[in-house]
Amino acid sequence: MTSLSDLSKLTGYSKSTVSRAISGHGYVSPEAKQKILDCADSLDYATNAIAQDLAKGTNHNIGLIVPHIKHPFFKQILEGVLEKSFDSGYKIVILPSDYDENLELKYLEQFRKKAFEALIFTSVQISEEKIRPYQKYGPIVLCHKPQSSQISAIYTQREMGYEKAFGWLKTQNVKTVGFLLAREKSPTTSVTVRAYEKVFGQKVTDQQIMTGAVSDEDGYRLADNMRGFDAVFANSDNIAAGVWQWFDEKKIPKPIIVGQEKLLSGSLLDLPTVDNHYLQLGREAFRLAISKEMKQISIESDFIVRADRNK
Amino acid sequence: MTSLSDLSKLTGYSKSTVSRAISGHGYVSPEAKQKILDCADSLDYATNAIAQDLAKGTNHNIGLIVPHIKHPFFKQILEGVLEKSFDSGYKIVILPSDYDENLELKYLEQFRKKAFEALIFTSVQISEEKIRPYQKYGPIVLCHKPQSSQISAIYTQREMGYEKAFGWLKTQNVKTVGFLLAREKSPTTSVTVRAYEKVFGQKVTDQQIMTGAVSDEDGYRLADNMRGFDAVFANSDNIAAGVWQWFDEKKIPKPIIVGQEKLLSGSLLDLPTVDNHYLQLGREAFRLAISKEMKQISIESDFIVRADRNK
DNA sequence: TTGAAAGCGCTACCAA
DNA sequence: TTGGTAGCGCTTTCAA
Repeated sequence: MTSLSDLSKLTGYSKSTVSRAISGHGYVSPEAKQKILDCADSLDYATNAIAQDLAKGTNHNIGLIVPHIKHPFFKQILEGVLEKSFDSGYKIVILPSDYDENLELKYLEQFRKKAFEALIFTSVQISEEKIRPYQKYGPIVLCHKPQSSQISAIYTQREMGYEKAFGWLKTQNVKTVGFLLAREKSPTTSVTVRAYEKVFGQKVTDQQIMTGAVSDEDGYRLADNMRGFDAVFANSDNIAAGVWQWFDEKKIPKPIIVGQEKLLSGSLLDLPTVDNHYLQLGREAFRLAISKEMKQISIESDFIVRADRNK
Repeated sequence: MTSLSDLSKLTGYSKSTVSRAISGHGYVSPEAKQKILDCADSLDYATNAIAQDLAKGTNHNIGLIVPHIKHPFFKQILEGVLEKSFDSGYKIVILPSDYDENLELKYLEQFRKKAFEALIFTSVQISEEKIRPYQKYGPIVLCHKPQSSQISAIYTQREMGYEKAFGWLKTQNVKTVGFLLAREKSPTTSVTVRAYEKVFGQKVTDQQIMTGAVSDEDGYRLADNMRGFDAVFANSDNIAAGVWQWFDEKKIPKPIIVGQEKLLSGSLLDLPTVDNHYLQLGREAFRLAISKEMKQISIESDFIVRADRNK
């Protein structure tokens, strides 16, 4: 490995001159530049990115914490983030958390150690209070509605979309709804439950909710528990499609199945869906991460009515 | 920002002792350790990851070059890579290339500058000869079959799967096949064409091939051009589903539509599909990237027969 | 059990 | 137009 000081010794110029010649910052006489660059070429010299980072005090890395990338929520955010990071000079580092508090904490610690310039949490397991102290080390962006106003966030305001969906279900004579959600305690779960209770005027019971639903296989696996409900409200179109498949296979009359994210699977089956605009969310998340301002932005969900013609 | 030398001055111990106390490498007396750690705590000290990387000469970053993440090929590889990177101490940096030679070259240059310890190309636009010289800077892994045996690669041997698919189409009395592919010149395109020509015993004409197909929308958009063919061979189940949707909407009798990747969309429509095992490919790619050995591994595709019952 | 000192490789200010 | 020098912050060897 040739280093800058090797070049300095070999060409006879000082390290500063060599540095200027190589980086192009500051003045160097044409002859000097020529000699230095020639020498650099012949030795296959390349500046060391890590050393540059150290000298500059930063590495332009942005950490993106995702539990996994199986759910469209995370895939779409990732897609949005990458799209905006493109050509920005920032690198996106994927940090899988598996919803594990300790891992999240580990990443926060790495953040503190300057491993990342900014951190985007697509999902948070640990409490906001534990995150707040890390804000002094750089921008932290959450992807759900925070409790505090003192932390950047971009999130989808899902209340309206969900209420529209439940309202529509009521017009379809639906009396009972089963839910397929990812986790028992999560922002998604509470928003869903709240919207349902508001629209239907009744409490959600434990029997109505099944958790552990992330992919279509989960929908298929859990579909059995959705028998007897007039409608199923699933955490994504793919999960909804899994449910659909199960009922279809068993030749059992299907409930109305509502999905989310306006995915291909839902469109193929003409399932009604809630579009939470997560792609856009990802784009904004990146913007927030590289801006120094603390800001909270919300996006509205849309409900898309569709009728399952294959029912 | 407190630094190690701050701690050294404040505690009165040398930088080396402080370093040992903080890192836990090497001996430090209990009292010294106590004092140093206390002082570190009270000053909110954290080691600087970048400086550590410099001193160690590496950063444990693995660059994953992807054109985009819209196609299941890349999504699945990414998923496999992340799965294996989990808890490995390596960080996955996503490098979007948009199939752009210059971007690929830019990433190779960053690799040379030690920005990454290893590089995985999920897709390559530039020639192998241009990549080869960079191998001296660390492991480079390709995700398709390379020309040279002197470069690590993990790829799916798709010939057999494709030939089975075309063979099956023949048994279905298919005479003409239309293709929906991503790019005109690509490994995928040539393998597909070769398998078709072998099985059907005739040359593929330009009219048979449509390129620019990546997502289901593309399938839908390009479906018009697939009229008149007995069968359509698409680059993924999602694209196949897009085609299906178009025909379904227009109420035009559907050709046999073959997809790839064994995705939910194909399963919902009971479309036959070729499974190229890209998740597994991603896992292996990570393994190769962190191993120092040069190796080429191949995986076999499977063809999954299904009949479109909604036809 | 501790510390001095020499790196790691580059940047940037300031003086000449 | 160039160079000296002082960082950036940590690791590691070797001697004491």
